[in-house]
Amino acid sequence: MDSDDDIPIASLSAKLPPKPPAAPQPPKAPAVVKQQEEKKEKKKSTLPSKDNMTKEEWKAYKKKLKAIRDFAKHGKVEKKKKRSADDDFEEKKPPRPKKVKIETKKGPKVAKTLDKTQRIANAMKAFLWWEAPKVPEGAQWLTMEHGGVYFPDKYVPHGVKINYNGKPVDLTPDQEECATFFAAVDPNGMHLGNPKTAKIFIDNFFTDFKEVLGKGHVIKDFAKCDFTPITRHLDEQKMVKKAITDGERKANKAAKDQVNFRHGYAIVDGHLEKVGNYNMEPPGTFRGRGEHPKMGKVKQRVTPEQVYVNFSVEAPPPICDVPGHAWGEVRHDPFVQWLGNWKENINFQDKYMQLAAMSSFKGKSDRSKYNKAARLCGNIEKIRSDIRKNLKSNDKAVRQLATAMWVIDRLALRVGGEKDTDEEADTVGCCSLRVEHMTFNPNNEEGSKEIELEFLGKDSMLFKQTIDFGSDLYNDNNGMGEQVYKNFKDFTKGKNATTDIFETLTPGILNQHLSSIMPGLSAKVFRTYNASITLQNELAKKIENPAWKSLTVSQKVTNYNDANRIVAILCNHQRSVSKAQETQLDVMGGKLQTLQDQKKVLKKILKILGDKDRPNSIIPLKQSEGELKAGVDKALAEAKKMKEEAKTDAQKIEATKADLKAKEKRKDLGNSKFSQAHLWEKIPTESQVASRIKNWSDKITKMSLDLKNREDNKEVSLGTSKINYMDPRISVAFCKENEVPIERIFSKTLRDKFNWAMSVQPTWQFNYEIGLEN
DNA sequence: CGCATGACTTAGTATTGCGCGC
DNA sequence: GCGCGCAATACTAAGTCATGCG
Repeated sequence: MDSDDDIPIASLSAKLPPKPPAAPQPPKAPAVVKQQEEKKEKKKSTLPSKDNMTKEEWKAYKKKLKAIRDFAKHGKVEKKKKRSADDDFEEKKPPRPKKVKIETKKGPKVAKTLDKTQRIANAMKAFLWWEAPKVPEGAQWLTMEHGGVYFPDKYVPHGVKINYNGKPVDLTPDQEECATFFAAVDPNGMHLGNPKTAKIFIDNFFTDFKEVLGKGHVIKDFAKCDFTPITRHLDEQKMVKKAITDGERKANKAAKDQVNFRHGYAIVDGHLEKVGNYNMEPPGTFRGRGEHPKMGKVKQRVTPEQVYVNFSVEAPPPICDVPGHAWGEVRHDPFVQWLGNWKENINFQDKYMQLAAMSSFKGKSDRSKYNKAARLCGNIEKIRSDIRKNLKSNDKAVRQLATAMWVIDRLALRVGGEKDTDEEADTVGCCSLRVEHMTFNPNNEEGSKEIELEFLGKDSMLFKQTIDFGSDLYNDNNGMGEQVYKNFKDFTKGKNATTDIFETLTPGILNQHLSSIMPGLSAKVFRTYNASITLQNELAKKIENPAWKSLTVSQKVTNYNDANRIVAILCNHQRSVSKAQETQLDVMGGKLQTLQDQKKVLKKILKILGDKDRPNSIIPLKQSEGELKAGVDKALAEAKKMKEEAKTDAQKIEATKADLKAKEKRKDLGNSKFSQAHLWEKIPTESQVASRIKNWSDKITKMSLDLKNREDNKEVSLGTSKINYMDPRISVAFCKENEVPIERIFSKTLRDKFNWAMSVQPTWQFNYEIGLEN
């Protein structure tokens, strides 16, 4: 390709981003790291090619590919004229009407001019993949074209030195970059803020840092290193960034848009699709969760040579825009979804560049995930009776299998594969549960059938629940809770604390058994099924309430969120409470108290007014805030002026600091205002006071309700179940049935992600029949 | 035939930017 | 119209699971 004009994808970008010209394509990888070579050798053998296949296999493979291409040429897709990006976006083609007249009740209205991003979004919306013909079995695409990975800019040294033993140390750019990685880590964050993880983090970082420093470097002891000069510099840069002018902000946005036009979209089978992650992960420190043994290790910069790109043979290859570099390898594999792939240097795992959640690839698999879960509706009784039977089996392996299935079904645990604790954090799921994770009879009660389950699950999230296996919840409808309890007693008897409870069981065995009951069934489907069916049942309960019809939209949304919360708790979806949120809650609590105190004062005032014997002069009046207000206004104006006039970084920093100070003052003023908001400047009348008391009562009710809601919600994350577990069609049907705008439930991204679910009927139900679709 | 691996889903946290109250 | 606080989005780590290889 000599010019952009040959490349449809490039037509999305008027001009290339400010990057030097591209390296010639297609390339042959120059020097590659050892590990990369190894991978390549391996990959080659798995890549379909004449060399690694028998004649028959190669023929079969070619036939398959030909079938796919034939489908592309003669299938229904091609009956209409093939649409390309050019049709929609080439500016030189028929000029797109910039302004659209829309008839409204109020008369003709001129709609806003659509920008390029919006026009592209509209074009993508026009393609309904769920109504388009299906791609041949197994293939993900017929043709695919995209812009490849976008790499972060080369490191620019800032020249700030770290101190060693109190003295500044000269560093090479590489060394300085590495030091800057560490300086950028929040000292109070989840890694350095915890003494236990801080040690792991620092040890790992310093080992890698010493490697970068080289042998015989003066820096030998981490304790003598002082990274604060760089930290300060980074903080200052943040302040400089804050003092940005509107013009600069606009320019930054434009540059970002350019990159997005070039890398943010792919053309799959003639349709525009959004790319999920086109930005290469920048280098830095590895932020493993929990007590990950590798946290703090330096994550290296990835070069284009380490990246494989995947696109169709006939498409123009993506341009690698890092000067002097080229893609490691080019592939044309229509059986996978990924656009790019590379290996990271911490755990040597593969990372992928893929399409976004709203794409057809993701939509299709998402829909079939929910349909599979729906099919479980018709099989769940069969499965549960299978569990019931096997819980009492004489064969221990069978009994363990059934017990594990019970746990996965009823407690919504993950399957839990084996993990190497030298390489990863020690987290568990069902199959990897150990004796130490169970405490029998935690409350020391006679005849108790309680077990406390306490362990770290995915992302080192704490699962801590006391399960009463003797309760109705687990025994009604033949729930078998007591039998499960007996089995656990048996499986743990005489075992060491660190041994597996299910020693005969692996995820492989479990999943094999599940798929023999229902094709495609695996452990994770239970989480999807239980989340969806729980949402549906909880919503049905809410609607049964006789007062339901009279509720406002907001109240209905609150009810939906309550149902959502039950699902989130079932799946143990948590979030950490940040310090800012914690203080926010404290502040709210304080405000509530103030309001209550003020109400008391108001009542006293009312009494005084009604009491002829007491002089009205003892009624407290509002103090003037004029002086304070003037001070705040002056400080704000000065900071603004400084910001406007700032030329150098130092001045910008000063301006930002002044601005922060002024805002602090304003906050004080606000607090002062709040503290006497209940008072008047003159002696009030009785009716004035009475109405203000009512007003304050309302405020107090509202605020305490709000506070309670926040407290209930602060550690539960509703988003994860909404995004991954609850069938969106349940929510869409709920909204339609109850006249709740879908925007109140799903954000824009979620509406896009679940575009395939938006057209269901209000009466839609999550059940077995639905699952048969696909 | 078991286990490593490739590909894809699920997850919490960090950062961004927008709607709402002043 | 302005700025704050939160919701939405961006990011990337950490799972699951089928497969295919030795």
